[in-house]
Amino acid sequence: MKKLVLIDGHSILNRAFYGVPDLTNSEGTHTGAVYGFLNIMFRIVDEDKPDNLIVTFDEHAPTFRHLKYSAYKGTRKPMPEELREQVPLIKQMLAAMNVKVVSKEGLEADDLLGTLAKEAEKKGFEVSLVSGDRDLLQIASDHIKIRIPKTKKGGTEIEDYHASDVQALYGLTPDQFIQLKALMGDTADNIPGVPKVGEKTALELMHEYGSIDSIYEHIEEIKKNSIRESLRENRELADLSLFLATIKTDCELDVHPEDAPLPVFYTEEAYTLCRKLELKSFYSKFDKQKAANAAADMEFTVHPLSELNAAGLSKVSLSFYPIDDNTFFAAICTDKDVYVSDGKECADLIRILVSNGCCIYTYDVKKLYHYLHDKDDHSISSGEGCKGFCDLMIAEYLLNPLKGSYNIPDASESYLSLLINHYEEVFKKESFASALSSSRERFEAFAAGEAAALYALSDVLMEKLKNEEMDKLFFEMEMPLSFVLFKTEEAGIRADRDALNSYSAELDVTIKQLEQNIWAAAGEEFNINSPKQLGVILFEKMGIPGGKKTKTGYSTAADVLEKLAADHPFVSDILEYRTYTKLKSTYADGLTAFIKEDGRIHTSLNQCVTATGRLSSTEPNLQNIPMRYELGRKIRKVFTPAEGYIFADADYSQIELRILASLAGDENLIEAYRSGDDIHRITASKVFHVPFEEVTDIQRRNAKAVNFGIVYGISTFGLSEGLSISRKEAEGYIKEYFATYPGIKAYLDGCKAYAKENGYSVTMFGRRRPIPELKSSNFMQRAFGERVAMNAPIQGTAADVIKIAMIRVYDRLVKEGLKSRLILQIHDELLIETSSDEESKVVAILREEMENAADLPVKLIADAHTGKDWYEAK
DNA sequence: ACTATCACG
DNA sequence: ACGTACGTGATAGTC
Repeated sequence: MKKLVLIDGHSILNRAFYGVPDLTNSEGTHTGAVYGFLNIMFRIVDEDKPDNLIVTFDEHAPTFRHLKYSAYKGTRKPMPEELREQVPLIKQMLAAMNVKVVSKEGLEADDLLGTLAKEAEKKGFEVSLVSGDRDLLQIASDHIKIRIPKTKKGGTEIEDYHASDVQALYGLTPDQFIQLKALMGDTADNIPGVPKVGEKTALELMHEYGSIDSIYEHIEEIKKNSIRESLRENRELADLSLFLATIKTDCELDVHPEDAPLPVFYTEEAYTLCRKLELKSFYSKFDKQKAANAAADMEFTVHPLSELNAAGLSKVSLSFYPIDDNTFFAAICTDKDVYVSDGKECADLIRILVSNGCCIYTYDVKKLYHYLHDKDDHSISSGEGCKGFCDLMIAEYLLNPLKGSYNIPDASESYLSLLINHYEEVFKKESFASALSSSRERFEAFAAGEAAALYALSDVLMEKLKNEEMDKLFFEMEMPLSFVLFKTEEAGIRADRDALNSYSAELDVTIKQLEQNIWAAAGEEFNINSPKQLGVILFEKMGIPGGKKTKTGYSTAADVLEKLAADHPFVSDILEYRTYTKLKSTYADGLTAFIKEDGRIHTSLNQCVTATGRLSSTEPNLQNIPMRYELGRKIRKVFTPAEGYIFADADYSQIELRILASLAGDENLIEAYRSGDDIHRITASKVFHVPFEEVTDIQRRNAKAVNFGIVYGISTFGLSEGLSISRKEAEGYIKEYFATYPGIKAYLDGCKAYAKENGYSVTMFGRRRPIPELKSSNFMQRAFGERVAMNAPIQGTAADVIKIAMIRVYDRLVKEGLKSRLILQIHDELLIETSSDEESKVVAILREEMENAADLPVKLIADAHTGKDWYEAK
């Protein structure tokens, strides 16, 4: 079966324009949309491997369909200039790549696509129609698949629709889909629709009656007066809309699917244009040979490490590759020369370089620390900390915290336009150790290439940090922190294996009982952990009303089940079962697997993961150990300090709200905090206009929820959901809140405006978070961007503050010669394994350093506790 | 590899 | 009208 890919040129270019951050080449030509377009096209071609390929463009001449109803003014926005200038560029590019481009004067893109798709289908093609426009869904059939790319945070996702998918999603056939659109209208497409009928009504009507004709045959049955009368009065408008909404599939064309075989994209001409536009990530596609040789172009020479003279070096770069638990292979680059080595001599040399004051640019320095510091060696760890190291992975993270994962070849490509191989491209899945012994020369060349890339990257990234005013953040916060995190990871936390096992066994007894109860109530044995099976049991077999909620089927999430539990008591057994199995699998059994020979769990505290600047914890995650409910909270009893030690734990009181009050400079909220009274109660008193003493528990709870909501980037819907109140009530609360604290409103508006203006938000310490969603044409995305713009400065500043506190607490412990050590950070909380004789000192250090980490109009408060285990200390 | 769920701040 | 609270990670089930 032959395959045809049809691309809706304008629509995809448009998608790409709004989905890709604004790129320009050095001449100032905007290229983001071209880049995004090509990315989507390459991806589709890779996936579908078509035999034929056509891209369509419409000429934007007035069309017959639109002329017929020209009185109805369209609301299609004018094309932004930045996009307009890219239309000829993409056409040039496609021409250079020998892609068949079709356009016809006076024809809408939809009609062009519809005609080509149907013609191809008749001729036996499988058709993929790529467009951003959901209107095309009416063309979907068994052999015509509509592919809609969606730009998301992680990249591009493509939604695919055959006729059956349209049916599944809307409950309508593609033909009924046209009628739906005709009823509801579409201002962007000049389709008037029937007044008073919106999407919701139109969908109801179509589901009930199946077609517009049938609706009119049964018009008496329509209950709502206004809708019925509007339909009656606008029969002609409905017919016209149907005509306008229907995509034509019988246009006369002089191009046919079989005339457009898939070309070879990579021509000399295309490469030249790509260079001109500086579409760097496509260079390799256009010149693979060049990519392979790019590293060689750097013209470095490789020497054994013994030839390196460490004296007088002020700067080197270093790439390293763990071989086993204690050793690593390294390449050290000094401008044009690279020195390679494995074994201990390398660690020794690094120490010499550091003590000489040489700056070492490396990538993921925390990992390197783990290899530099064996148990008996503290030569770099004391006091001086990371002074000699600069971590380019962290630099990259600060410049773009949304990336999620970082590696040298990608950095090299993004910041140097230098293409070097990824390890996997050269050695597949072979381990470092094995690759080094089996193909030493190639391994050395690879390592040297990365070291050389790091050397070149150092200048570029450091300059960018300075330009973006994050150099201070980098040198004074993140770099010292990376060493503290290493020490914290290395310390680990002691966990009692036996206690964990007996806890697991205890849970298991209850789990078995609940399982029996649930199976008995259901009348059969099934896997309670499977949302799919559970949904069928609850909502089909037992006939409990609950309905659909997720795209895959019924939702069985806790909030849904809780509502059912009142009428169906056994549902609470399911909830309890979930609680117990979660505790057993994730915590009791899950944590046991991470206890090392020293009896301790060594989590990874990741510094380059979150969008806001917080840390994250993995393998295992020790930042989500149960706390809120007693049953789970008991797990904390298994975390115990070593002999002669206790735990000291301190957490900030409402740090985010205090930071918000401070950043906003809202006198009322600041004053509320200065009074020292319960902040939620004060807020309730002011918002609900009742005397402080008369605030009810419910009022206080509601005010607390509003305070939380504000920090999350308030929305009426979110608040109403959170409090189970109407949207109107929620709106009222927010209004009163902003009237009470006008400075907060002004500040949050300012956050949004700043982020829209600059494309990113910023914390008190200069940390940035890009918010590309603010440019989205999608309402939901944009609204999300606005909430992020309000939340990121607050959450991010709180993250900054505790990072400062961690560094200072660590330094105090070292400088005062204490044995106690930092072992965990949980966003607003620090845990210290405290030598019993140092208890009062450590508690004082925690309080002082945490409370003084930032000087704000609202004083920061840290509450400290001690105990014989984590349960008691918290 | 993806989805649903649920643990934390 | 649109359909959501912000930020994470681990597990089990499903495809």
